Parts: sequence; C-alpha cells; structure tokens
Amino acid sequence: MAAIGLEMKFDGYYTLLNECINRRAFREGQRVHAHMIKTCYLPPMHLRTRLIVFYNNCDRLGDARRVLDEMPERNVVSWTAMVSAYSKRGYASEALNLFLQMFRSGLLVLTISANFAGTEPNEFTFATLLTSCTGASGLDLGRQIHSLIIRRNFESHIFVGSSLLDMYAKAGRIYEARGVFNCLPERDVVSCTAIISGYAQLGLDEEALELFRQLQREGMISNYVTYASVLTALSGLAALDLGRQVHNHVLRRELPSYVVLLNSLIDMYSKCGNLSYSRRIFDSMPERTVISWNAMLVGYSKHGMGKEVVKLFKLMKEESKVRPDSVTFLAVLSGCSHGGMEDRGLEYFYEMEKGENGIEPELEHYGCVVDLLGRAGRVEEAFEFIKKMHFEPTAAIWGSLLGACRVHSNIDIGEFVGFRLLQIEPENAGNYVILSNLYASAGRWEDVRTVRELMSEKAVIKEPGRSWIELDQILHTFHASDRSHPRREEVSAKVKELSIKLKEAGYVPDLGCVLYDVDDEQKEKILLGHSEKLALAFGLIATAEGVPVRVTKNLRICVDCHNFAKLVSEIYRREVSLRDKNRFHHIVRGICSCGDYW
DNA sequence: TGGAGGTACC
Repeated sequence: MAAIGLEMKFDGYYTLLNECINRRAFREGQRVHAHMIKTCYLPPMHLRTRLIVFYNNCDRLGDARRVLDEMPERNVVSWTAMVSAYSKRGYASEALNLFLQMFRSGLLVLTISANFAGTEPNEFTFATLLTSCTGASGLDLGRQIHSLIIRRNFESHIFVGSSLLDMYAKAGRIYEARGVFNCLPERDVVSCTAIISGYAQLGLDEEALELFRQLQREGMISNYVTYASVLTALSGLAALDLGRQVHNHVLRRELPSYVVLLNSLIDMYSKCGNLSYSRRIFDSMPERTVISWNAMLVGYSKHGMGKEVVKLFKLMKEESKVRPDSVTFLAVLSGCSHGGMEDRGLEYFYEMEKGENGIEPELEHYGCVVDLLGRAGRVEEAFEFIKKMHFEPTAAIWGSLLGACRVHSNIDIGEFVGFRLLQIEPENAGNYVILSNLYASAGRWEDVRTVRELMSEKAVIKEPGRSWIELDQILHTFHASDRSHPRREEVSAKVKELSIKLKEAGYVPDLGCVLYDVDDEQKEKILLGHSEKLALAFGLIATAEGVPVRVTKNLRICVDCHNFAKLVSEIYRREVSLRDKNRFHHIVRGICSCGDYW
C-alpha cells in the first residue's frame, strides 16, 4: 500500500514539474520542490533529474547544481542535464569541469564495480559538451574530446558529428569540419546547416553558397536557420538578386516570422545596398531583439546616413523595451563618423564615459572616437587621445589615425604613426600604401622610395584585390590586371576609353598609390588594372544606360579608383554604388556620400 | 539529457 502511495506521489510530482518546465513557472515549481522536502519525500533519481532540468530552464543554475550535488546517486542523464545547462548559458569551464568530474567518477566506479554504465558519457553528453569548446583553448579541448568520441565509437552519430564539425569550423579549421561532415553516414538539416554556416562565418561566402546549392540539389529541406546562414554568405557577397531569391523561398515556404531570419534579411538587404527593404522588414517585425536594432543601425551607418542613425537610436531609447548594448554604441559612433556628424558622435562617447548608458566603452569604441576626431580634422587631438587611452593601441587604431593624417596631410604625426604601424603589422601592404600616399602628397619622393624598399624587404603578402558585380544572379569577379573574364577584350578596351575621356575632364592618375619600382607609364598601367576599375567598366558595358552600377570590393578602395569612379559617375551620368571593406560609397554626379573621407 | 542560426571600430 505504501509503495502504491509513493508511486502516486512520484507521478503527481513528475506531471506537475513537467508542466512547470514547459511554462517556465518558477514559483510554482519551487513550491512542488518545497512540498517534497516538507513531506520528507525522497525523490528517486529520475525525479531529481527533472528538478535539475526545471531549475536550469528557469535560469537558476545554482539551485540546479545543488540538486545534482545532493543526489545520492547520479546517472548519465542527470550529469548531462547539468553539463548542458552550463554549455547553453555560456559557462564553458563549468561545463568542462563537471564533465571531468563525471568522467572521473565513471573511472572510479569502473575499478570497484562492473556496473559503470551509470556515468559513462553518451552521445548526448558529447554533443552538448563540444558546444563549450570555444575560445583560445577550445580547439585543444575539442581534439581531446574528439579522441574520446572515436574511442567510444560515437563519431558517426549524427548529433555528435554535427557538434564536432561545428567545433572545428568555429576554430577556423574548415577542412577538418568538412572531413567530419563528409564522413557522416547520414545527414540532416542541422548537420548541413552547420557546415554551410561554418563556411559563411569564416567569410568563405562563395563556398557556403555553392555547398547550399549542392545540398539543395541533393534533397536538403532548408529550415529558417539554413536560410539565415546562407543569407550571411549572400550579405558578404553583396548578391542582391540571389538574396531576393532566398527571400522569395522563405515567403513561399510560409515560415513563421522567426526573429533570427528577419534579422538576417535586414542585414542582407542593407549589405546588398537596398536599405529601404531592410527598413520595411524592420518596421513589419512583430518583435525585435537588440540584434534587429543593431542590424538596422549598422545598415544606416555603412551607408553614411548619420541622421537616420541618430533618429533610429532615439526611437530605440524612447519606444523600445530593448536596451542598447555595446554593439549598438559601435553602430551609433561609427554611424556618426561615416555620416559626418563628428560632434554628435563625440557627445555619445562622452555620455558612455560618464556611465550614463550602463555600457562601458571598450577598445573598439575608442577606435570610433579616433575616427571621429580624425574625420573632423582634429588629428593632434586624436593622437593625444590614443596616448591617454588605458588600452594598448592596436593596428586598427593606428590605421585609423594614419588614414586621417593622409586626408588632412599631417606629415609629422603621419610619419610617426606610419612607422609605428609598420612595426606592429609589417605584413600589411595597405599601411605601406597609405604612408606612401602621404609622402607623395607632400612631394617627398625620396621617402616614397624608402617605403617601397621597406615593403619589398619585408616580403609583404598582400591580400589580392578583388571586385565583383552581380548581374542576373551571376557574380562577375575581377582581380587586378585580370585577363580571365570571357569579355576581357571589351572590358580592357572600355577601361582605355574611360581613361582617355576622364583625362580630358581633368583626371590625373594618382601614382602615389603604386608601390612598385617602375616608370610612370607602367604605374599608370597598374592603376588602370585595379580590380574595381575593371568591374566598373564591365558594369558600364553590361547594363543599360542610366542604370546604377553596383560594385563590391574585398579591400578598401584606393584613392585613385575613388577619383576615377567619381568622374565616371559625372561624365557617364551613372550612379555608382561601391561597397568596400568598410562602407558604401554612393557616388552621384561626381560627389561621394563618404565626403572623400574613408 | 542533445547538434546548426542573426548585429560589431579600422
């Protein structure tokens, strides 16, 4: 009779707890737990595990841990429930420590008892644990766990495999990730999405897109996470037509309005140059997270629309329950800078410094201030600001100041900063180019030569410049002095024609942009071979008159190409929208939205 | 008890 009573008690508690888990009803669940204690009921292992799940579900990791610690015996499910909670909330070292504790307890039991299955990790444990292998030591740990997985024969389990390939991809080891993926005996939408997103997150956008297409051909049914991942790749490629096509798929599939997917769409449209679509999606969202606001703010920022940034930020503070985070402030500060609203940006930064927003300025925010001061021509002040920072200045910070020195022709500071930068980042060719630009603008040709010699001494490997244009869902890519495009003859003839016409209108090639030791004629030839000029020329011949030309470049646009594009927009009456590594340049009738500062 | 996902200075 007593046994039946206990069983009924168990059933009752179990049902009640599950309801509380589903509804995340903390108080109610706590009362259920209290009732067990008050009535001296000793819950069996299974029920205690539900308590762990319940507390974790209500964000009460400490309470959950107490339940685990007080358990007279534990099985793999109770251990794994707690490891999972730590992993999900980002407590990686706690997750790993608990796993080790579990693992050691398993070994201990192994030595004293034949029945050790209770604490032997299973596929659930490994799949969840691998998500905690991030950061600096993540790869080492991940590899060690991988060897445990192989020894226990879990490698081809689909969840373990997905988690494993994701771990490698997040550590930048895409080949190893792909190896795990290729060896999976079966695939599902999660493992496929993990590998696609792995490529996209490493900036291997074309590979991500190609794999997405291949897996679709092979029958993968995408879900909203797959679409979000491929949209990230399309944002990187600025592939508007392809992005629209994915958007249409999403609409046809009638996927519910997942915030994550809508955020990806906002980002994709803005990075593909279509801000009004981004805003339309943003306005139609039933709920927004801080990432939705940030994506929209970043969009306006990259397009140099400072006023819109300020307006939207105000709206966010007034009307939204979402609190700005450190990324919001990065977007707002860089938006003010890109939009030529230096004073406003500085005001925001001082507010941050005073602690008015609850967000401490980080190194990146200081970087924005250097940019703001530099753009405003306050180069000395920017230099003093860097010296007073309580962060060690990074190459990005010095790079920002060097850019300001170039635009405002401040040779003294520029020279100091330039050489400082060459010490920190001797392999970055861009730094030599800007320093050389600076000397060239002052007519210091001897110094231009010194910089050039330094560059050849240090054997700089320059990331090859690459520009592309999307036409009818096809990306046409050009490399510097590229002769590989099927329409290369036409393109090169068009560049020559442009050069002649532009020179008549006053174009003077900026030879300081070339760091090769060749004669001026050769330098001019090199400049005309820059990838963005090839893409621009191709855009002019491949699209109808009057149609805006959209070019995307993997690096920052050079001074000469910027001048060139401005003149093209004026003479050929074409709007040119050029996205470089940092921002958009919207050029209309010879005037660029960047105000010639970038 | 479980695996994938959106924003970020230069």
